[in-house]
Amino acid sequence: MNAATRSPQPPLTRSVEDYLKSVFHLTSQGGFATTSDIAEMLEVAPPSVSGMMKRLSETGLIEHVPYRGVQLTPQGRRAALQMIRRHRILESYLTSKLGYDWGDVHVEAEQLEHAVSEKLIERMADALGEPRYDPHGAPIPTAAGEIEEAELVTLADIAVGSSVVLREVGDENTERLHYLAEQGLIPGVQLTVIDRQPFNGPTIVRLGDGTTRVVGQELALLLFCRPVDGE
Amino acid sequence: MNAATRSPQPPLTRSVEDYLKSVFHLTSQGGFATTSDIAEMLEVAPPSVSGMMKRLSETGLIEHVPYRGVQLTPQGRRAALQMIRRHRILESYLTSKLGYDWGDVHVEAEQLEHAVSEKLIERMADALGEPRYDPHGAPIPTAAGEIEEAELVTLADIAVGSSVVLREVGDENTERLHYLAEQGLIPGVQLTVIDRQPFNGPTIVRLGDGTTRVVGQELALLLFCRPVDGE
DNA sequence: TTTGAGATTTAGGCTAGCCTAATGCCCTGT
DNA sequence: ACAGGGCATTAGGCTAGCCTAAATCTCAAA
Repeated sequence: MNAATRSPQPPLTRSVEDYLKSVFHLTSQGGFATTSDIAEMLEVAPPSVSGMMKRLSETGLIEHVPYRGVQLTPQGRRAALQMIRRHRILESYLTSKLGYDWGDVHVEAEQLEHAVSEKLIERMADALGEPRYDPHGAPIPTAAGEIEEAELVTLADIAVGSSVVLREVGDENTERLHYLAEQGLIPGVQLTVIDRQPFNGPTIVRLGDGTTRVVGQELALLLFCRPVDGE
Repeated sequence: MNAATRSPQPPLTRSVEDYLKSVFHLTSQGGFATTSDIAEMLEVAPPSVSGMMKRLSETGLIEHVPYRGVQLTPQGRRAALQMIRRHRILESYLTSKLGYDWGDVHVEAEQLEHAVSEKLIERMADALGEPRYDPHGAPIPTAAGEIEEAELVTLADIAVGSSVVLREVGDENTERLHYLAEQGLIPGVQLTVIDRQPFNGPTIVRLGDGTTRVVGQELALLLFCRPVDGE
């Protein structure tokens, strides 16, 4: 009997929870999460990642292919989704019930997600009416560990002339989020791409109210859209 | 320049926060907190406490008199009161806003108090209307670090025939708290001591509604009362 | 096919915080 | 006055998680 099949599991540490989340995000498009990508995301040195990957594969949370990278096992994925649910419910609660600005919730949720009980998260979810999306438009995994996989395209990829709905802002930076909110670029808003400058230049969009915005390439890559008609 | 005067302070660890809280509680009647009392309260071995006391006195949070015990410095007291404010605001919020039972809040708050920001605590306090007491009747320190020092007497010390108001339940045990709530023994209730059995036997009290309760010595020591007339 | 840049892993070391075992101090009771 | 019990401290060791430096692997380009 190896470590992966031993039971019951000890509770995960804060550090392990963070590694699992990183691997989840880095593998969301399929493939492997590399050591250096994880290191960069968590702001640790690459050897720290190698060491942790060793421990996590011994406990059966990830699959490690040496020199290639890692993927989550079903068990690791479950744990990661639980953390993401916690994070997004917390962000939603802080925004709806405690007057937090959507730019400030990420940092606070990042700390709280390691300390809250399942019970507390479910009470918050209940108080909010079981929200399906967080304040940035990201889907909230269910308590059962299912997450919506939507096909979203970044604003930078939308053809000139197309109309789309902004569904998700894939950013965590407080200042950028404040700026986007000022500009009215928040989930749910309808956009028409009326022009785009060449050489990865900015995209010019018209909002529902007829006003226009100039969105730089870097920001446009963080704005995920869906066709205006689809569900 | 020694460590105590160096600035700025690094953030306190979870462990340090717990030690400071313990010392605060153990010295609330004055005097020193002993190594073994702290060890028992935190469920660690006495040498772990000695080691931590060494570190904490180097950072100027406590005053350590070898073989005697420790006391908080003004700086340590400030940090301890901040943790107690966090804990009690959290307990109040969970009870008022998320439907927690007063027996269950302690465990949850114990985890959260290390993860919440000042900002979040103040938003919760604001949402609650700046409460002065937690669900168990314990006074909540102000954001400025002041705490009410009330002269309370345990029910076991109240003379037969006296009427008192139950002000605080000094317990954290879930089951005992559930039991007390069932019995109607919650802060604010008025009690008249109508009898007491000899040899540290139970106290018999009459509640406002005329019903009576038999309160064992052990529980009576946890029920803090004030005279019925005073503010 | 070989080579070398870049990524990864291994080696070795550090700190915080915990432990047990051994030692030292204090103080009371004889 | 001092012996001994009980508490506190020191000594020494462990793990998790981080680090830097050194060794190793991979793969693309020459």
